[in-house]
Amino acid sequence: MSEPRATLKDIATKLNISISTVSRALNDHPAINQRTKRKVKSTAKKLNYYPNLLALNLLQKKSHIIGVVVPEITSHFFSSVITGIQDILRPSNYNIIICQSEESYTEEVEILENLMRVGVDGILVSPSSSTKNFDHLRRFKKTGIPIVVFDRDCPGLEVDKVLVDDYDGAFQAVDYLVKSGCKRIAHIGGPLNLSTTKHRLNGYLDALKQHDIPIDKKYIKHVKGFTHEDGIKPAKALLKLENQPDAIFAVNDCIAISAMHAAKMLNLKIPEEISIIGFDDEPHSSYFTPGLSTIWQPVYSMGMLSARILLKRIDNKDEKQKLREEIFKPELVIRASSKKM
Amino acid sequence: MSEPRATLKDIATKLNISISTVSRALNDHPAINQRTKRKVKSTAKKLNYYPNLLALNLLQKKSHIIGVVVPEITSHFFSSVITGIQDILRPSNYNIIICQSEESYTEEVEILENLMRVGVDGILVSPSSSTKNFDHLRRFKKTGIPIVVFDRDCPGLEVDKVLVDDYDGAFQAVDYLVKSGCKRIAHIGGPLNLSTTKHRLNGYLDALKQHDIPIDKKYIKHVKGFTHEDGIKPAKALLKLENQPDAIFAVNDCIAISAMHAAKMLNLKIPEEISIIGFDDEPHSSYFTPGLSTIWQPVYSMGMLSARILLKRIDNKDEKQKLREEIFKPELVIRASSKKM
DNA sequence: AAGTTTTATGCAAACCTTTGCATGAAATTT
DNA sequence: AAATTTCATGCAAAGGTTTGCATAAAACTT
Repeated sequence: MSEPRATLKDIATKLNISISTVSRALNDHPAINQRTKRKVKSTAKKLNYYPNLLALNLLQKKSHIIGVVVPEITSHFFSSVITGIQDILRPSNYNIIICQSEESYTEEVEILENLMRVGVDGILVSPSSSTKNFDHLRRFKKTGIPIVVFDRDCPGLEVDKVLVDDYDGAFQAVDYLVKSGCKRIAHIGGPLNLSTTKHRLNGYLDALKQHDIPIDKKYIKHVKGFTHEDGIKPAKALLKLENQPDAIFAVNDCIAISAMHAAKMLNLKIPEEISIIGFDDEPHSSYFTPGLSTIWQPVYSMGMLSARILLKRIDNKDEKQKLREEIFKPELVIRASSKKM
Repeated sequence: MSEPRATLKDIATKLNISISTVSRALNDHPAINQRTKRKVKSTAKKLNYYPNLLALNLLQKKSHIIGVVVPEITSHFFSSVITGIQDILRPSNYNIIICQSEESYTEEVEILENLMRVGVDGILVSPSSSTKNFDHLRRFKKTGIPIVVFDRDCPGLEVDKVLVDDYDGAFQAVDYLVKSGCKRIAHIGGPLNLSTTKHRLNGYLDALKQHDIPIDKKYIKHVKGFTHEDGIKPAKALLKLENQPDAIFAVNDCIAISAMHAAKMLNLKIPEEISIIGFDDEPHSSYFTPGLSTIWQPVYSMGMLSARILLKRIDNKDEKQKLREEIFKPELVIRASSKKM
């Protein structure tokens, strides 16, 4: 029942013509007779012929495959970026291979080696939180295959970048908290070698400074991972401080939700006793009680732009073009988890 | 700076030996002299040589690529299944191409054509909610490339399947609701050509029947999509009925959350006035107030098993093996959104 | 009728790798 | 010293496709 795949040769043999004629007929080459074309096309259909991309790729030295390297796909953030990427790449006839580093540097190195072997035409990378050194990306870059880094920056690596102004987002959030009357604003940040985390922390610090609020180290905690569980402990620690904070700015929505949960367990009123603001604006976030105030970022657009930039690089591989660094602006979304101004 | 990729030929030329010797040396063929091997390997490293999988694939008539076709990846459900799949396939040196049908039948057809052209070694499929006809999968099957269907069944299609006992999950949920004293149990279901949706509806109906509770059609609503927005309207409609239901069993957590939201807006007490149970047990679900009762399913394991079955099929392609149909059992997780028994 | 253009098709190389078979040299046995 | 075995390497084919160049036949021009 399972017939092996038909090839050009099969069609050629059946019709008693040469392989090249068959190839040209299928590609609508002008030099081929209309009658021949019709014959070829109908037998191609009958034999269930599909061109073998493998062979074509080998010939063209192009795999038509793009590698996408992300820490994980289970978060709404990355799965949305990927959707944006796909929606651009698919119409251009590129397939994508998605690889999850699971926040591990060694995994990431292996993934890049694998992608080189596969012969991808380009890669889109958001590095893991344990990646401090970008030599594996430099090695990749040396082969001449274009790289676009998105969301999480790789400082010092000279490639195209599509980022978000995390500093600004954090600044907006904390500025709002101050203006709404919060005095003791805490921050739960992420792993410090992530550019996003670092910038959000800096935004937090600078917003406080701007309002002449002294920075108190005991109000700053860091999580190792980005799951709910990771957030509970630092949130509790903050809320049990002698001088309990009256606001928490969390590194993302997941952690903010943990903080809300912890606050509720301690019977604190949100936002009267404690304001909470997150980062990401996940679809769930507005459905919590109270609705989570957060920083929205244009996730899908980020995916699309990254993909577009990569495509351009691939198409104009030889031409030396200036490196691009696009930075999206995030927006503050105020819901019920933070006091009104 | 960007040197084109080194080939076996480059190494051979440099060392003044034949390509075959280089190939064998790199693959540690026993017939090759140790000194030669060392020389070859060191120059390979120096030239930054990576084997060209494209060429190898063409030779072996194997792409080492697996296609994964899902409705979308932004839901926690599918992204987790995919993670399970990847964790099995990656160590076996398979790369995966993930394709999103976005619940569209025509997209799905195109995806399958594309995957045939790519020459994948197998596919894992969960059909879209608008797919009623599986001829595109049958056409694919005819080429002899193995297919495994997961989560959403394709009735009548003779392939390996990895499913969840949705009927049982729904039955458990509704049985619990009845036993906890609910009298007017409503259901918000999904699109009816999805096997999962259909089975959940049947589980709901049978549980009611078993307890001699008459089925009331006005207590049954259906959503078209699976986002929060899709859930709000039917939830409100149910809650505004003259004879307001005292429980809602929703087709998944997302819709259940919408129902909770709607209930809160109407100032209903959960679970005193209305119990709510969802399906999926997403990580967020336990963090809502009240924590959402739901049906847990072994998502990650489902991905892993599907991948394992596919690998076996690929390895024993010729041997005729009986089709497998594995069915996972889901589990009821009671939290605070449903009355205690 | 001879020469020229147009039209349609085929040949063969190239892409990179693996591998069965052949070859030649060195080492061993008789 | 001749015959046999072992060891190391090379040749060439195969996998499916595209494409520049060559060729052959038909159609046209003079």
